[in-house]
Amino acid sequence: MATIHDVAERAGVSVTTVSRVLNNRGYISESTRSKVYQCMEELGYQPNEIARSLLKKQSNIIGLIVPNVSHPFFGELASFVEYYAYEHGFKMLLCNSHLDPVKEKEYIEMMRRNRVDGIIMGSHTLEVEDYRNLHHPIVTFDRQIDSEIPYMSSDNYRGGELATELLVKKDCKKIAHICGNLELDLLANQRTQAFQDVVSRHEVEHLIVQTDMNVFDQQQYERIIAELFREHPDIDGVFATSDIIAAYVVQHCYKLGKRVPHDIRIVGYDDVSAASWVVPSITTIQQPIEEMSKQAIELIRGQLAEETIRMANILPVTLIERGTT
Amino acid sequence: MATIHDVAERAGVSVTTVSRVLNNRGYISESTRSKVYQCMEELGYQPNEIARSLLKKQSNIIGLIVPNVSHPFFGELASFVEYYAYEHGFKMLLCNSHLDPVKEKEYIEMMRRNRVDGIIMGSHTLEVEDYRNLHHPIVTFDRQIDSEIPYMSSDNYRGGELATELLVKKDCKKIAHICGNLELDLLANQRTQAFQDVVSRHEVEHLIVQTDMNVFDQQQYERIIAELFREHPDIDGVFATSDIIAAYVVQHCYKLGKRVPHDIRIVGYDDVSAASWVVPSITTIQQPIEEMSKQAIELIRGQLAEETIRMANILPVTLIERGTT
DNA sequence: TTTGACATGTCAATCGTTTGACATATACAT
DNA sequence: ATGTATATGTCAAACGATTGACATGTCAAA
Repeated sequence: MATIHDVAERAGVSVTTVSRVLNNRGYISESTRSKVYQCMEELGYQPNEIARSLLKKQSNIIGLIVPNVSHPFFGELASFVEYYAYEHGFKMLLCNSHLDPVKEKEYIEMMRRNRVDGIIMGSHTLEVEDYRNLHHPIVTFDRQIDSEIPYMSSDNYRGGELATELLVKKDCKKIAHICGNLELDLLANQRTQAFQDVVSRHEVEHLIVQTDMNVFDQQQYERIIAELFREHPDIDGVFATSDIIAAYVVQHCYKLGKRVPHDIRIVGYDDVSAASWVVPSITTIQQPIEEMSKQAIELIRGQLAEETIRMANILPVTLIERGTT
Repeated sequence: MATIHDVAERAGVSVTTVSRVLNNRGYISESTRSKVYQCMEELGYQPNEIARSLLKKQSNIIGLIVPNVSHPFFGELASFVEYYAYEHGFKMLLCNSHLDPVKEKEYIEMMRRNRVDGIIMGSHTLEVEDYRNLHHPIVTFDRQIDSEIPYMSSDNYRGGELATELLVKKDCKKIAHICGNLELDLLANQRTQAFQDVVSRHEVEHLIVQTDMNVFDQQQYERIIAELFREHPDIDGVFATSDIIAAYVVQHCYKLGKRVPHDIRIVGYDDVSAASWVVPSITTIQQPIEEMSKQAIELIRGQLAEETIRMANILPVTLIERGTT
């Protein structure tokens, strides 16, 4: 591939001049400028960003680690993160940890080796210590590490409250809550806390089921849900911690001949686009995914500019009532 | 961040020795080796991949350009591409073109500036010429450019045939086909060709509706579908070119009080995971997304190794019968 | 005593670009 | 004639690593 030297030679000017054209510095006559551009065109020249990165000590890359982009929530997240990253001249390196601690650690090290400008962590299987020793601009999604690391989240407690209160208000007598793995130290666990608080306050019969560490494992969802209904056929309300799980519950109810929302009411979480196009459409707690993504990028930019940034970044959630309640 | 010099100094050895440890070259005693490793640990040293890339003239990055990762099909694709890329020591740079030719071109140039080892194109708004002048390892998804550029695809014609034949066999009298924008030169258009061939052969009443250039624009889907059923309330079969569109059709039928599959039968395409968890589950044509992703990486690797590779890579599709037929 | 394997060091070039310091030259205004 | 803005050139260092050539040891086997 052509280098700046080739361009200089072809244009009959010095490398410095080409560099000046490229970076708009110093005096350049219109005639040389256009001659240089023309030669670049002819050679198909593109400046080597690797060399630039080395010199400038910044790669303009932001790394995003999520459990899996094929999960709708993280797919939408990744899409917005990429969008806002690009708006600010960053590229996005994407990694799927599959919630495997080994992979997650390797990915973080890989990103440090590649000198990414910032890391956005949406997967959390590691210890607090591992994050502290990073010394790298970072933003965590949905996890609070300590007072040094900024995190981006939405109001999980309020979300759990809204969802549970809706089910209680709709007169559900026995409510199940399907949550993620509580061993992972996620802010999403506050949804479960809220659930417990609300059902206790109203003295409603309830139970809690955890999923395993595997993200988006369909068979697991089906197994857990089948078991839940086998043991508790009288459940008339479900608060699931994702729209996808909620959809599986809907499907299982359909198989059992339970009518939604007549016999059983279901609330999901996230408001991924799928929630609106399934039948019946899913009542859910909307997380402001776009705004969270945008602010995550801003938090990285703030760190790069060495500004003081807010550590706790919690956005409000909204209850979206649809067909399942 | 620590450099190889810092490590050398701390370990009391030369930079060359550290490099030898790092790259397992030449003679190194066990004692120095461990001392060097220990110093790296203490300094939190990670070798600068940017410097390495510059010297080795390869970045170990593969670029993936798709319309939008938030679309389930591309989300699953991206997930597998990343998985197999990582297995071979590559990182993945992800870009969402939103089917905007300007963005797509900018992304390609960005990737060339960053000297990615290969580009996987899943978005196609550009002209054949733009690809030819690339001089970069590349694989296209679902588009044949010329005899020089390898492409990865599945058997779209067969898929269209299977879908349409199923609807005909199930005795549909008036079948609608909702396809993507036919102005984009995609192999997916063969589905439409197959549709036309099959309905003509069986002399079944039919019609074809195109979507706009926007990927995954919910409102557009709803508008098109509503219009379709307003003008043709007697449709009793729909072959949609994606499972998501099929899901929207299901939803619309539900609103109209049409029973699926009793009054109308619907076939989707792709077999994204959503197809199996909506109610009713969607009959669809399965594309082997994982295998396609895996082979796309292999095609890039083949080009990097300067092997001769197959240009046409077409995998078989499978009809998955579910609840909508 | 010689030989050769092992262990490490020094030195310099290389990858492609940027940038500062400095030199030179033209053109035009004062 | 002098000064100043404009335009370009030369040169070298820097970014962080790799690598080949070559030197200089030590140590043990033949």
